[in-house]
This record gives sequence, structure tokens and C-alpha cells, in this order.
Amino acid sequence: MNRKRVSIKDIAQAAGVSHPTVSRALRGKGRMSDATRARILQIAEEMGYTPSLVARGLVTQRTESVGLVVADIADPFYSEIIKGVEQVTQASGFSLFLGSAIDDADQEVRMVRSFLGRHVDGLIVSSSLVGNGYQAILEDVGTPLVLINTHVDGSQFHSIYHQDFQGSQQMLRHLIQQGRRRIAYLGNRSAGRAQTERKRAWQTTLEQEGLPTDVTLDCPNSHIQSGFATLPRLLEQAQRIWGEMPDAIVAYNDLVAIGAMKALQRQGLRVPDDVAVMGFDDIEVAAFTSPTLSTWRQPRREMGVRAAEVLLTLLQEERDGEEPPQEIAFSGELVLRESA
Amino acid sequence: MNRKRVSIKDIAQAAGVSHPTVSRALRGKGRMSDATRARILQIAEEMGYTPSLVARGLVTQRTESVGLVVADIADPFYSEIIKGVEQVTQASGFSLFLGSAIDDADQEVRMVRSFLGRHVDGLIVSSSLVGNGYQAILEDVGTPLVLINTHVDGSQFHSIYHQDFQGSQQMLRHLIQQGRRRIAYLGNRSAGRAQTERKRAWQTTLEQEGLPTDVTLDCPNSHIQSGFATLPRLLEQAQRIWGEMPDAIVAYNDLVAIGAMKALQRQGLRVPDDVAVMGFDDIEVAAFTSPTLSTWRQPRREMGVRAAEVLLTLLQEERDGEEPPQEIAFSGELVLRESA
DNA sequence: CTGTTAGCGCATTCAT
DNA sequence: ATGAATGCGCTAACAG
Repeated sequence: MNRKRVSIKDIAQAAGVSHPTVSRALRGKGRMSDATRARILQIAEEMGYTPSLVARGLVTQRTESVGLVVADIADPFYSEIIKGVEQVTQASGFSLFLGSAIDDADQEVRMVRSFLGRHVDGLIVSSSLVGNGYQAILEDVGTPLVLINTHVDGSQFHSIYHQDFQGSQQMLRHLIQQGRRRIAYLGNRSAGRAQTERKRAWQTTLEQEGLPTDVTLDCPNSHIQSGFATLPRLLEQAQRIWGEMPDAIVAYNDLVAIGAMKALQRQGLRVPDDVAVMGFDDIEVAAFTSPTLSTWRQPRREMGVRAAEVLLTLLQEERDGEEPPQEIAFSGELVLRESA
Repeated sequence: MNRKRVSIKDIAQAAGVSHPTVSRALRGKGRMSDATRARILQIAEEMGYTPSLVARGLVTQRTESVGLVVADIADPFYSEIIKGVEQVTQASGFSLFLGSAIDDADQEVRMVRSFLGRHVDGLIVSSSLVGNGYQAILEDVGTPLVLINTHVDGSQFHSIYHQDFQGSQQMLRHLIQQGRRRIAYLGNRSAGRAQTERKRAWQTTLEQEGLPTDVTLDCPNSHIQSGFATLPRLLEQAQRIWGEMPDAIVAYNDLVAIGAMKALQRQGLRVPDDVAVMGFDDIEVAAFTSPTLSTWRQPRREMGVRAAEVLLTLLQEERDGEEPPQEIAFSGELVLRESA
């Protein structure tokens, strides 16, 4: 095996023309006699020619590829982001490099650097731990970057994000309206912007209502198991501080919420009668737990789609002059089911 | 922005040497005075040099990249496969191209072709609908391919698969042992090898025991919602054929099982008292449903890891002569929880 | 309409 | 130990 790939030179020789002519024929550039064009295409087909995007990339300085970095490929939230990005890039003939960097800024940067070495035309980084730090890394090469759900103080980059604060706030308002008064927050230590915003909403909203905000604990990550394992300690905390159980728990996301719900049930507590539980994201399984999970729906897929669209648009514009980075905000919706 | 990237020529000029010298210095090839080497490295560092893997790929004919094609990125089963593959490739300095091809053989081939155009060093395809069809596509270029969970009659390619038949069979034996007699199968029309094997195990095992195999239905895909929506029709079928409800349901996978379980509960049936339910895969959430799901654990992550390892080994061997394609079988384990 | 020449950035001979 | 020349496969000038 490992026969030599056929190149445009091979075709040129077989067709009795020069390689640039083959190149033009293949790409439909410049006018030429239909006869020779047809013949060249025919021969290329017969010889099983596949253009080398590597060589093409070297000369055109465009690889028609995009690099995507997420925190965790297996997290349903990121899965949908990836899916959205892939859908758009694939439709435009771009290839997608995927990398993960679980809660590790160094790893994230290494990933991006490696993509830059591969001359990706653009980058998408979700939940970046670096943010504007990319300014220094990217300014020399000018590769466009779109951030997803990353907090930046005066973003130098285009960014897509979901309005977590507003979402979380509405969830809290709903709980309060339902008469819940002792509302604990079960967070996620390793999340960046998302955790910050959601927790802040929890805190400020409760404070506005004069409700206590002293029972909260962060899971080490956002796995179901984490929520399950951490919840008992949250209850202990409530018992110690309040002298009684919480009547509602707001979780960082659906996974944590599902784990928490199971742990509550294990302790003989009824959801939502004894304690209400709310998640975040509205992953598919949220509608099928027992009780079904009330949560906040985040348009995950669309966010991926949009990020890719913004990036590809940037690539079209061929530096029409530096447009100011835009921030695109997505808002979700409250999904009330049985758990709250 | 978009400043020119710095190349080894730039460094050479700045250091007062020739570019080949820079190339050698950077890669530690060939001996040279420590003084100049140090100076070159220093300058490269200062100028922010990043080697162009595109140019390198063109001359070495190796891109240090791998293409991975899966059916559905968001399916927890594939997510873990991707994660396993990514983990290994990343550790070896390879970059990963990811593509999806949901139940579409043409799309799958297009994806692979596009990766070939990018000169990936190797390919991994999960649940391929094409199988040995790749022989014709790959023989000209000699790019190694590792298949995951793909049925092939005398495989021309290395392949990793899980012994679905044995797993499914053991699940069935357990159900029978528990006294279940009317066991229905809720499948997935769009799955390839996995569906075939699991269903075959259901059928033959029941036949051996003289139990009926006439109640079965396939979901259009393996989403939870599909299981939920299809289950009622399965019950109708049972009612029509047997005149009574099944006492056990074996689902294609955990997602379908979770949907089915919910649908059963909606109909007022108790799981497992009235009807037992078994899934397949042991995805994370399976341990947290109500009741918790009995299932068959498939080492998904390891399968991805192994596929990548096999592929990378193939790449090391530099065609030491064509080793016969090996098939690596994984076996899982029965996970008994509350649902069966 | 087509062929000639050149060069993308790098690694690899071969000289020296 | 280092420099000069060559080519990977392709596109992009410019001639003719």
C-alpha cells in the first residue's frame, strides 16, 4: 500500500498540459477550452485525484479549518455546543479540530497554540479560563477568536454568552413566589463565568428579599456523582446554621441537580414537597427524571451555531478594517416541571 | 493585525546563520556548537516563533493528525469514545479532526475523504455504515484505519468492538432467572451492528428457552424521547399478540430505556414490580434514575483509548510489512440496580 | 487560452 | 559544524 498520491503534475503529464492548467481546470478559474477542461477533469477522476489541502494551505495561507476548545467533551452542555459548531463548519467545507482542556488554563493555551501551529483560520474557545489573555497570543498572527460563555472585562474578542444572571434570578423569583424561604445553593467550584453569575444571582436576589444566603457549597465539578456526594454536606451545613433543612436547592446545573435530587430521596426527603430542586441547562434527561426536573433552558446548540457563524463571517470579511468586537447575548426560558 | 508569522528564515537572518541551521537547532538534530544553538533558541523565543505544521507536513508527508468520525457527538456513548481518543492523541502531540455523520453513509464517506485531503496520518471511524467499503477508498493512499463497533465480514481493517451478543445474552439470562417470561425488545432502527447483535441475542436466547419473541419494535433513533414515544406502541403490540403486558423490556440502550421507563410509569405500571427494564451502556445517569437502571456496562472510554493506541502504534511501525488486521474484543459487565 | 517562473515554510540531501 | 541547493504540491503572478 502507501502508493504515491496523484498530484496535479501527474495529471498534467497524462493530459499533456502544464500543471497550472490542471490547477485552473480543477478549480474552474480562468477561461479555457471546454474540451481540455473536460479531458483534464476526466483524467483526474480516473486517476483518483484528491487535492492536497496541506499544499494548498501553505500557499494560500488559509486552511479552511477551525479549532474548537471546550472544557469537557462528555458534558452534555458542551456536546451540543460542539454539535452546533460542527454543523456549521461542515456545511461550509471547513474541517474542525477539537480539543479539551478540563479546568486547566495551561492546557487550554497549549491547545490553542497547537491549533495556531496548524494554521487554523479561526478559533472558538468555550468557557475560557484565559479570556483576554489571548490578546497577547493572537495579535502576532491575527487569527480571529470567538469566545463562548467567557467573562471578559472589556472584551477584545467577539463573544457569545448566555445571560446566566437573569436566568438564575428568574428561577429564584419563582421559588420565592412559591413560598420557599430557605434556599441553598449547590455550586461548582471548577466552572468560571457560569458559576460566578449564577451564584451572584442567587445571592443578590435572596438579599433583596431579606432571605438568608449563608448555606452554600461547591461541588468539585459538575458530574452527577458530585452533586450526589456533596449534597449531604450541604444539608449538614443547613442543619448547623439554620437548625433545619432547606426548603429549596438551586443547583449549578442539571447534572448536579439530578445527583442532589437522588441524594435527597435517599435521605427520605420528598421532592418537591419537602425540598424543591432546580437545575440549569435543560439537558435532554431533565424531562425524564423522577420527579421531572424544573430548570432553565439554555439554547446550547444555537449558541454553538452562532459562534461558528460569527467566526465564518469574520473570515469572509478579510479584515475589512477592525470591527469592534461584538457581544451576542442569548436568553433562555424557565422550564417548570415537577421538581419545583 | 495579521502580521506576518515569523519563519525560520527570519530567525536565521536575525541570528546571522542559514535557515537549515535554525531548523536543526530547533529540533535538536545533528550536533552543533552549544553557543549558536542557545543563541538561536533564544532568538526564536524572543521573536515568538511557532513552527508551521502545514509546511512541515508538506515536506515530511506526516501531519501528526488523526481524523475521527462518529455518528452523533451528543450521544453519551460517542462522547466517551471521543474523549478516549482525544486523550491519547493529545498526549502524543497529535491533533484531532472530528466529524459526525448521523446515519448517513454518504456523509460518512465525504467526511473521510475530506480528512484524507487534509493528509491525516490515520483514521478512526465508529459505527461505520461503510466498513470494508473503505478498502477501495484507502488503498491508493495507504492511510491506516481503525474501526470501532462496526461489523465486517473478514475485516480488512483493525477493529475494536464490544461483545454485544454476549452482554445482551447475559442480561436476558438474568431476566429469565428472575422469572420473567414475556420479554419484549425495544430497539433502534438506525443503529448498525449494535442493534443487530443485541436483538439477535434477545431472539436466540428466548428461543432456546421456548419463550415468545414476537413482541418487538424499533425506535427511529436512540434518544430518550424516542423510547418514551415508542413504548406505548410496544405495549399495544403485546396486548394484541399476547393479550397481556410484557413483564420485562430490554431496550437498545440506556437512553431508550430511560424513556421507556418514564412512559411505563406514566401508564401507571410499576418498575420493576410490574415490568422490569434493562438498558445497555451504563451511561452516568443510569445510576440516578428512579428506579436506578439495571444495565450492561460497556467500557466506552477505554474503547476510544484503545482505538487510538492501536492507530498510533500502526503509525509508529512505519509499514513494517502488513500485519494482518486484528480484532480487539471488549467485554463488559452486568450492572444490576433496581429496575431489573 | 495556456505555459513559464516563482514561492509558500520547512526538512533533507550534499558539500564544505 | 554549518551553508547551498532542492523539492514537498499547490496557487499566483506574468508572459506569450
